[in-house]
Amino acid sequence: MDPACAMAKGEMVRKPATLKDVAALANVSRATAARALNSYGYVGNETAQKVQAAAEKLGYRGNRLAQALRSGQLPIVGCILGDIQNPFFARIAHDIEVLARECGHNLVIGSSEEELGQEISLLASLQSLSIRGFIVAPTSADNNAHLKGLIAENVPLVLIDRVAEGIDCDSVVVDNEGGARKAVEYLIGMGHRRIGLLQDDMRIFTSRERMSGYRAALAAGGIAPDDRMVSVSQSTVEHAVDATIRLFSQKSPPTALFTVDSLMTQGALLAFRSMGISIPHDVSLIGFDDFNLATFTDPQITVVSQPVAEIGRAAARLLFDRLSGKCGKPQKLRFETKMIVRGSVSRRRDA
Amino acid sequence: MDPACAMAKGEMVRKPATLKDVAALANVSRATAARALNSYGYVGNETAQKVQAAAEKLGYRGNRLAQALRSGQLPIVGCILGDIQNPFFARIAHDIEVLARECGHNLVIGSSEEELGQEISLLASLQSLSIRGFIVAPTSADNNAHLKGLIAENVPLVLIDRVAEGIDCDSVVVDNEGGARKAVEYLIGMGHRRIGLLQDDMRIFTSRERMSGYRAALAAGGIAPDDRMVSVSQSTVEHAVDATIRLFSQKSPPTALFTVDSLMTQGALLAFRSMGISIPHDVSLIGFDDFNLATFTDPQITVVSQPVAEIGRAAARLLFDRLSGKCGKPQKLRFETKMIVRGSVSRRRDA
DNA sequence: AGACTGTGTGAGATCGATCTCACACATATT
DNA sequence: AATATGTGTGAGATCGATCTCACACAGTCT
Repeated sequence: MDPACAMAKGEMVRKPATLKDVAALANVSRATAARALNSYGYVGNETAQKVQAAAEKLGYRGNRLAQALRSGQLPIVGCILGDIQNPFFARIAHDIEVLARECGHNLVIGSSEEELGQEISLLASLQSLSIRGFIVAPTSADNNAHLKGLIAENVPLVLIDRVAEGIDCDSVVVDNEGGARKAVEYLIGMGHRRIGLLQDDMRIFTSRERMSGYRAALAAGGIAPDDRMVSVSQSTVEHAVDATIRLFSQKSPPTALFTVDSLMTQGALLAFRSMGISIPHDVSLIGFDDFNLATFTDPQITVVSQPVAEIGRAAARLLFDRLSGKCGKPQKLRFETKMIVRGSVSRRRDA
Repeated sequence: MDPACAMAKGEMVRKPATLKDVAALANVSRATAARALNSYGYVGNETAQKVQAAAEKLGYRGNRLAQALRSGQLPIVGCILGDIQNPFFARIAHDIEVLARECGHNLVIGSSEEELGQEISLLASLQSLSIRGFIVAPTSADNNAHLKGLIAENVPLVLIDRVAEGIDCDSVVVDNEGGARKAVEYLIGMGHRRIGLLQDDMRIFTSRERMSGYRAALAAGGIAPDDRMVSVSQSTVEHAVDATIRLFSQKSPPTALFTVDSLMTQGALLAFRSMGISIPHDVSLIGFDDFNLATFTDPQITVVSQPVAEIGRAAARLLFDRLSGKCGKPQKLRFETKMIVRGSVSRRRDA
């Protein structure tokens, strides 16, 4: 087919020049050409220049595939995140890409869409590319044989946003439990006792930790946990809308809501509007993860913010440290969160 | 270094099994093993099973690098966009990734950050990986020797969101000029005559087209273009804030503003708030490209929406059609835009 | 019996870059 | 003069998978 195409158009498919071509043009052997271009070993001055000129003329760029086959590694790092459409991950992906480029690497991005199966197959597919290392936000906190396999083969791995049980490697996370606890304690301090939680799938590490912060704060406040106050949803605006509506259609709905990520916070906002629930008058709202939108609404949304700008860079730096041969114990970074009080929480008197 | 690490920990670095290993375990030659695993040519029944078993046992996964070196192509497609953090591109990247995966390919993402130099070096670096094809949103409408080079080497290329002069290849864009014209005509119809334009760098194709739609509408409305009504900014929220402030700090500022993308629209919103300008009372606003936020504000923002969900998929489909050998003239898809009237534009009486 | 066809297998070349080794020639050292 | 050292170069092996070719043996046909 393809050749047929080319023939039909009468086109010459110009193949990229190889080292052999360069060597031939410069009248030297491949070995000498390689020496001249990579400047190692002994090469005569004139010879080197001849080779350079020939390479220039042919527009020679080394075939990284062939280089990689010998060296065993492609200058690519892989990155598997939950969903690039989540601004949190988009930011991280962007930062990783920038740092990778600085280190002369390209970035392959895969989206697990929070499906373990997808994460596994993506990883396998990238591994067969002899990719040098990975940054992964694992879908599941405990189902992680595939990650263990990576470690066993000594492939550098950095976990990001989430860690996985029994996986001993570099990681970058935030203090999810502490952040969630601060948020819920704040709500309790404002007089709320029926505090809703809009959370993600419990397989996900952050979801677990944030849930446990929520529970801890309730316990500290002397409030009994109540399953009717908890709604689970996938992390998309649409699903969060539904989950919020379910939560607030009960006979005695929460007076405050804590949402575990920014897409859910947005979903809750939309749901509240469609239900005619006003913030902070009828319901108080506080979300984990800050987002652009948070300051556009009226009132602005109070959030627990994460140092997004640092997470991706930190993970990338850890990865490239390993790639450049750094040994030593896995580093486990944990960033602090910060509560940003805006206007979406009000004091409750009647409770 | 690396071996030192391994030795220090006393670890065996288990190398992935090769075909040779499999062949040895199965007591056959590499050729036979290859035949058994890829099912071509003649292979005896027992032999095939022996090989399968051996492969299974060793956890053999072919080295795609080696395969690619022979075949000349890696099952990877590249994608160079302006900025993954722009939700428009994030959505596109996501859709391309999904389709690529369906087609058994991985996706390398690069961000040009709207720098021509970065686009060029990224492309070169990906090309040396023998990547099979590219989807690019070119930074510049006319500076495109690097894209010509791609075409000359017969590397499949699909332009997305933007086309480039003199580049004859598949492309997917929207009707920027028409969309912009509709928006501005709508403003004119609502009685506005001092209509501001907050636009991106003129190197960028969409910026040119939207600008020309803006001009066309003004002309049709009998309004003389006025440079003081136009402000240029990079496509980030922060830059757009500044540009908006400049535009509206004049003695006789616009009564309406048309912004050429969603990040700029958000920037304008922030700027208006900080300046105490109320929408739509003081100023009317209409933006190109819909965004989540648009329905969260009060009033909601009127926009010209693009069929984002289709653009990425369409581009990916074009690319994979080419990769599977489809010949024929380049297809140039152009999607229609749709104006979504919400509440950010008001009728102006005193004009 | 001799010439075929069909089936199954292995040896070796290939893709492109790199690296080890051997060799050649110069100059310097004893 | 004989040996060492330094400089420059090419032949060939290597990475791993694939593919062409040659060969071997079965069975079939004249």
